[in-house]
Amino acid sequence: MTPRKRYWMMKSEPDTFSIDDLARVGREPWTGVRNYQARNFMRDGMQVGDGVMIYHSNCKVPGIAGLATVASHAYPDPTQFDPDSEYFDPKSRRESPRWQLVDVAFERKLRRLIPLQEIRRHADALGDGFPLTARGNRLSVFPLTAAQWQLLLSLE
DNA sequence: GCCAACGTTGGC
DNA sequence: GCCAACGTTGGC
Repeated sequence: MTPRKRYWMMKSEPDTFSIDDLARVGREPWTGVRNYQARNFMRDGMQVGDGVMIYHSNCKVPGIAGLATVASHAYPDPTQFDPDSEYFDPKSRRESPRWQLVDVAFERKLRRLIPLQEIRRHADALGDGFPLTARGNRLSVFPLTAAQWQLLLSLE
């Protein structure tokens, strides 16, 4: 039995990798996640075909920029072993890799970016502790309920 | 560029 | 296992 489709938010700094970059390459290994909670979501929660919203962070107008799908199961992030990579992790061992990633496939850009400022207006409906509207918003990969997904998409 | 909030590290 | 110090994230 195929598991029911799940929904996720994945952040990226557009200066590093934007929705336009994803559109250009079509599919991308989501390298560089170095947070255990975010890793666990990718490793333990994601299934091929799940829906993903791509959020642009740390930029002029932060917000949701596009849609993607999970395109692989989790596997070790190769950049953790690459001394030339900014994501190199000297403490990770090849026998027991510390960091995992999934491939993400481009679906579409939103017709317009949905600014965080606008998302905040729906903080109540999105629920207490929704990572984008909670204080100290740092988590870069997190699940969305179907209701949250639909609400956010309805803002497009 | 500032700085609050957070996760991680490491000494004890 | 505590917790202070530190580095990073990310909105503004």
